[in-house]
Amino acid sequence: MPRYDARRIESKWQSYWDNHHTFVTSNTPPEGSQGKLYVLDMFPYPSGSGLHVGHPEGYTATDIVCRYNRMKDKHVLHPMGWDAFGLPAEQHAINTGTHPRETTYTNIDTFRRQLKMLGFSYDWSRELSTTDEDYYRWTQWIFLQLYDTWYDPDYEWTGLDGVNRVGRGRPISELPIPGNVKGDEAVRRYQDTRRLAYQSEAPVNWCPALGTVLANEEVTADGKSERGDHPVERRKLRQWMLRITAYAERLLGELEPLDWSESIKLLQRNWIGKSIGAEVDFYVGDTTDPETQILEFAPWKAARQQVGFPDHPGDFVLRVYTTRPDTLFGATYMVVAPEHPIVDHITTLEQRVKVDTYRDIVSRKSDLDRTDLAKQKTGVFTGAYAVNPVNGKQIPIWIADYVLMSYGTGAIMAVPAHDERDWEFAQSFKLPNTPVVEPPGSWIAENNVCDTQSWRGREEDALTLYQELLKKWKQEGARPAATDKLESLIDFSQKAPEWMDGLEQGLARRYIEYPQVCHKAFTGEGSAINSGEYDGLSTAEFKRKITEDLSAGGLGKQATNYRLRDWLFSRQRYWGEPFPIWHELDDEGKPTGLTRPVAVDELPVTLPDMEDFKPKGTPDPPLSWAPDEWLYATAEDGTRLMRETNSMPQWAGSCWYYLRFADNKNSGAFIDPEVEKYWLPVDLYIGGAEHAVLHLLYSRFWHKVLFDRGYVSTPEPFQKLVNQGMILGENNEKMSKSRGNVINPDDVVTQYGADSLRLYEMFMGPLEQVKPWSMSGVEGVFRFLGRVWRMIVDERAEDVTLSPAVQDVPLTDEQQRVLHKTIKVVTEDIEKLSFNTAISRMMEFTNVFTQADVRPKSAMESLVLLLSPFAPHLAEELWEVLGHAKTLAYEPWPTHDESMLVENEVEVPVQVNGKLRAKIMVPVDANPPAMQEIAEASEDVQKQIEGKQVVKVIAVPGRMVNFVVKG
RNA sequence: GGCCGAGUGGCGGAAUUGGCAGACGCAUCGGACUUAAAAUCCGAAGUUCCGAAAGGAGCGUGCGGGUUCGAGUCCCGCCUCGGCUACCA
Repeated sequence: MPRYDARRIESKWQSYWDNHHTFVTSNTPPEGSQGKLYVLDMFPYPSGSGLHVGHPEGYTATDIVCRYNRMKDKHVLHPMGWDAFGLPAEQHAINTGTHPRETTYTNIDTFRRQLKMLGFSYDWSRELSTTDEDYYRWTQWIFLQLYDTWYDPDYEWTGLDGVNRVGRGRPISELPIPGNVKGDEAVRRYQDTRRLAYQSEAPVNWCPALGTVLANEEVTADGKSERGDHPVERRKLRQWMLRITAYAERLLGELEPLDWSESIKLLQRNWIGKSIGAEVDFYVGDTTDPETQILEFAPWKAARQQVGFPDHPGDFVLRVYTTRPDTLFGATYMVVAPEHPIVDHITTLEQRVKVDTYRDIVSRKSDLDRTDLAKQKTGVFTGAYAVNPVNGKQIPIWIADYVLMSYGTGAIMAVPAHDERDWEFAQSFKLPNTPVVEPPGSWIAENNVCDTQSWRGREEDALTLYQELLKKWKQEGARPAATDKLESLIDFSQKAPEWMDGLEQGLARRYIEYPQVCHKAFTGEGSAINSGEYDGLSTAEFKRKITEDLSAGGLGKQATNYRLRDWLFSRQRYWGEPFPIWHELDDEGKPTGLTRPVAVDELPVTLPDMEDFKPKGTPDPPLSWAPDEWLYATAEDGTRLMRETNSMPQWAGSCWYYLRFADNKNSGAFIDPEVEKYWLPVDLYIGGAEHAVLHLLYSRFWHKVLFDRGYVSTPEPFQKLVNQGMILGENNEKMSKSRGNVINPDDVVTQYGADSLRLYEMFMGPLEQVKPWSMSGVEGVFRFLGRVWRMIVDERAEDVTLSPAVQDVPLTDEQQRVLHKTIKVVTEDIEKLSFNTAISRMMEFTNVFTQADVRPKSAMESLVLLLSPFAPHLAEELWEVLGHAKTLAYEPWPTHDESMLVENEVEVPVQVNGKLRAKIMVPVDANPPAMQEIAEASEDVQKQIEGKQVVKVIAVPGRMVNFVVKG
C-alpha cells in the first residue's frame, strides 16, 4: 500500500542529490550550454529562531527558476551563504557569555539543515559566511580600495563595459595636490579629506542601552533603536564614513536601464533625492547697525560683479540653497541651522543669551524631538539682518531647528507665502508674508482667501462670469472644494448680482493685497507678482532667468543637492569586521590623526579572542580592550601604531557576497577577473522589500567603486530584481511571536513534506503580493500531490510500482490539447514568475487525466518534468517509477506543439446590447459576417432581436458577437 | 503630511490586457465506497426575485461619474486598508 510518503521520498532524494553532486556547478560552461544564468537569493541572517516561512517563499521561487533553466540547458549558478555578523549574536554573548562565533556557527548549522530539508538546488560547495576569515579578508581588502580611492567628478573615461562616462573613482595617488599644500604630512592630511573612506567627527545616534552608535536607518521614526526599542540620543564621535554621495549621480542615472520594478526604482530615486535649485548669497557684513550695513551692501554687490561667485561665502555672507529662486522677492526672513558657524559671527549682544540657550537645547535634542511634526516650530532671532541681493531689503536672520545643517548650505531664505514650513514658522512668530506667485483663482477660492462681503459695490454681470469660471475650473479639474464654493457664490449672486466683481481677477488682487487672509502657503507654480521687472514670468522662466542674472552678478549660481548622506560605516561592536587601519601615535601614545592601511599581504585582520563583550557604557568599542599584542605595533619606520577599534556594520559583508559566490575558494583575489566576467551580473535577484533601499544602494555603490578601479566589468551588480511579498499569519496580521501566529516551516514539513510547503508558498498568490498563510491551503496542495502520485503509482501494489492504468498508448486529441496547453502555459508562467497560475494549470491537467482509465505514459512523463521544479522530490520519485535510472534535473524541458492546440470550433458568447443572451459554436476561423450568420440562426438570438431594429453588429473572430438593437 | 501598493464569492486568488467575471484551490453542502469513520471518488454552489420543476428575469469586481457596441480592465473624482517615509528648503 504505497501511499504518497513525503518523508521517505524527500530524504531519499536529498541524499541522492548530495551524493551525486547533482547541483555542483563548475565555472566552465558544460558542453551544449545555452549560456550562463546567475540566480541569487538574498542570503539570510542566521538568527537563533531558525528559518521563517518568509524565507522559503523567495527561495522556492528562485529554485524553480533554476531547476527549470537547467532543464533548458542553461549553466546555472545558484549559491547560498550567511550574513552572519551582527548584533544578536553579540547580545547573546553579553547575556550568556557564549562566544558569538559559537552561536553563529550553531545557527548556521540549523539554517543549512532547514534549507537542505526543503530541497533547494543550491551548489553547497560555494557556501560562505561573512564571518569566515577567508571572506572578511576580502571585505577588508575592498575597504582598503575605498580608502585608496577619491572621486574625480570631471574625469572622462571608458569603462570595462565600453561605455563613456564622466566621473570616476581614481587612486588617491592620482589626486592633484594644490600648490599651497606643502610637506609630506600636509599632503597626507589633504588626501585624507578626499578619500571615499574617511573619518569625521559627526553627531551620531548614541544608544546608551546598546552601548553603541547606530546608523540613521537603525533608528526608528520615533527615535528608538530598531533593535530593542531603546531611546537614542545625539553625540559627537569620531566615525568612519563612506563617501557614497560622490556617487549619487551615477547611482541615480545607472538605475534607469535595470530590470527592477518601477516602485523600487522610485524608492531609490527618492532616497537619493536629487533636487536642482540655486545657491544665493545674502550680504550680512560685520556690523549690527542697519544703516551701515545698507551702505556696505552696494559696494559689496559691485565687487561681486567683478570677482564672481566664490567657492566659499566667507564669514559675513549668508549663503542659502533654494529650489525656488523665483520666490526670492518673497523672502521675508532668513533661517540658519542652529549649528551653522555664521551664528557666532552675527548674533547681536542683546540676542546672545537667547541664541545660546536655544542652541544648547537643540544640541541635546535627539533627532526625534527635532523632527517631531506634531510640535510647533521653534526658533530664535539672532538680531542680525541680511540684505536681499535682488532688492536690497534687509530681512531678519533667525535660527531654527527646522533647518538642517546637513542639507544644502544649512541656511534658507524663508518665503512663507510659498513654502509650508516657512508659513508655519511665520505664523508662530508673526513674521510678514509677501506673495510673489499668483495662484489660480480656484486655489484661492478653495482656500478661503476671499470673503464675499469684500466685493460689495463692484458692479458687473457676476452671474455670467461665475458660470464661465465654473466651467473653466471644472475643465481644469479644480477640486470640489473650489467649485462648490463657486456654485454657492453663483447661487448667492443670483439674489444679489450688483456687488460682484470679476471674481478671478478680483481674487488675485485680493490675494496680493491681503495675503494674511489666506490660510496656507501656495506651493504650486504660477506667474510672478511683486517681483519688480520679473512680474508676469512663469515660475519656470523666472527660475531660469533669475539664476542667470544672479550668476552674472556673482550673487548666486545653479546648484544641485541630494538628500542622500554619506554612509556612517563604523560600529562600536565586537562581532563585525575589524578595520584594516592603523592609527599613528605620537611620543605620548596619543593618535596624531594620521592613518595608514594594513598591508594587503597582512590581511585579514582577524578578530582577537576575547571573553568580555559587555559595553562599558561609554562609546569605546569592545576592541579597545583587546589584548595589547593585537592592539599595538611598531612600524618599520619606528612609528608606534594602534589599531582602529571600531568594526564595520553588518551591511559591509552583504555588499559584495554575490561576487565571492562565483569564486569562493580563490585565495589570490576576491574574484578572478575571468570568472567575474563570465558570471556577472546577477541575472535574477529575489528578496524582501525591506532591503529595497539600503542594502541595494550600498551594494551598487561598492560595485561601482570596484568598477571604476577596474576590478569588475559591469557597472551594476543586479540586472533583474524582484521583491517577494510578505507572508502574513492566518489572521491577516504580520507574523510575530507576540501575536502568536508564527508558522514554523519545520512543522509544516513534518506534517506535509517539503514539496507541499514549496508548492503551497507558490500557490498562495502572486510572488510579489502580500498574502496570508492558510494551513488548509497547504492541505489542499498536499492532496493535489497525492492525486498526482495516484495518477502514476499503483497504490494497491506492495511496492512502489507503476499504476496499470499508465500505458504506452497514444494520446487522444483531447488529451493532446490538454497536454500541450499545459506545457505551453506552465512554461510561460515560469518565465513570468507567475507560479500560482502554473500550478493551477497542472491541477487542471491532473483533473483531466485522473479521469481516464488508461493514461498515456508519455503524458505522465511530461507532467512529471513540468512539476519537477515545484515539487522536485516527488517528481524524482515518479520519474524513477516511470522507469528512469537517473535524476531528471538535467532532462530536456518538454516543448509544446502549437498545432496541437487548435480546435475546429469554439463557443463564443452572443450579446444583445452588451448583455450576454446566448452562446453559439462557430468555426475558429469564421469571419465576422459568418459569425453573424450563425448567431442570427440561433433560436435564442432570434427571440432576443425579434421585432427590433438591428442598428449594428460587432463580431470579433473567435471571441464574441454583439447585436446593437433599438426598439 | 508625502510616496508606493491593494480593494473581485464565505476565504486565497484567476481573467489571453477592452470581449462569457469568479479558472484553480480552500471552506460548505449533497452523493458513492465503508458495519462505521478516515482517506478517496462523483456532483452542487456569486446573489436576489419569479417558478412545483425545467427554466426565466434582474443585480453584481470598494463608492460616484464618464468614454465605449461592450469596462474588473481605460479616464475623472472620492472612500477604505496595507507598506515605506518623515521639516531635505
